Amino acid sequence: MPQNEAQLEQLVAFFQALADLNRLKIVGMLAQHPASVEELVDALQVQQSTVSHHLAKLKALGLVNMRKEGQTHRYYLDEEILRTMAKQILSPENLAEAAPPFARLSFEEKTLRSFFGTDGRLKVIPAQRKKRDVILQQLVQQFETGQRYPEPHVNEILLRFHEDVFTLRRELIMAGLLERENGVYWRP
Amino acid sequence: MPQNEAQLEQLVAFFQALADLNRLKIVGMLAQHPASVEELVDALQVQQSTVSHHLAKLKALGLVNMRKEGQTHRYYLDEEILRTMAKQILSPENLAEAAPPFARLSFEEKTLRSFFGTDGRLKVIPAQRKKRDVILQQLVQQFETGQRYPEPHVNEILLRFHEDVFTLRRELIMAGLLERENGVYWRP
DNA sequence: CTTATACATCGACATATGTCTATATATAGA
DNA sequence: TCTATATATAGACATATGTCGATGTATAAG
Repeated sequence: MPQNEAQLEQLVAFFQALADLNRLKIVGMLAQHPASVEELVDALQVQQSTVSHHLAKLKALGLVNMRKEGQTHRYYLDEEILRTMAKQILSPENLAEAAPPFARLSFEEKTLRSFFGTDGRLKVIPAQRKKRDVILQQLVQQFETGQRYPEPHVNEILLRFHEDVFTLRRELIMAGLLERENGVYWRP
Repeated sequence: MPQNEAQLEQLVAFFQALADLNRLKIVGMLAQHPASVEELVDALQVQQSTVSHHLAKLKALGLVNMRKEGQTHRYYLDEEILRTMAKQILSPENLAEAAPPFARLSFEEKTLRSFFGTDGRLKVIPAQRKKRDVILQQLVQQFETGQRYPEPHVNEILLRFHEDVFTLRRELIMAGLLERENGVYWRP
């Protein structure tokens, strides 16, 4: 979780750095050849302080470097980082790995909490199919696969959760969570 | 110029879209498989309106698409665009092509740009003779050859560029760009 | 040693934007 | 028809940031 988070934030920082027209122009120009601040100022038509500001940001991310030549500072592009970052995007698989996981249990957990009381019993049988399925999925956990349950035993188990065992039994059958033959039930 | 400019701005829009942690997470999740808004909300721990807002931005850029399935809207990633954009970065050569050209500015242009403000007025009168000459050459364009200017008129014209009209007048005379006789000036 | 040049840094300001709450819209279900 | 659910949209607000002007700093030049 924190590992992937950090990786994503690095990518965000990279995108954020390139998400400006003038900075992108600077990168494009440095992709041609190294340049001094003044040369960039002349091409970009903005104040020198603005260019220095952008260069500082790019430099902080390691996207560009600088070497002093007398009074002029010559900036040059680190193409290696560019290519590395590009590969991150080139494969959506990488993005998928770093992304947070789908929280499938969220809906189930909320449904379970709202329909089961603190005593562990069902308050009501959900009318909506989606929620009813969640509850049924939970109830069927009480039955072990491979074991056969006579109807009275089934009723006894279900009665621990709700008085209307007839409805519960029927819904479990209709959902395919339990199967029945000659008054004997089992979990497929 | 407008061609490359547009291309760069498209890239900027792309970067800007990915320059947000939650949007990047969304893209990463959709890279796994399509998802509804609710699923994303559960995973991202932000308000539903926020997720919808992000999805709208990604959709506006064509990065994701949506199909309605009943009440739920299922969003899915357009991986083709991702790969296309990535290739733009993968080759710094492409960036270089779209970048503005290095301006081989003449000495005159640089001098003019540095001494004239955006309002078209002189910021200071250059002390160096070479630069001063460039500015004077520009100022004398305001006068037409063959026309005679009384001193008040000369002052009025020069005042549009700098408050020290006396110095400007004197320098123009000394440079031979204007001539004077009996309080009347003309451009030779 | 003084001035000029090339660049960096600071403070201010206007704009952009991510997030929230509240509300509207559309569809499914009772 | 009425309610519930899923999503979209509008408005508000705080924060982030690109840009500029002014100033600081280091090096070259005279």
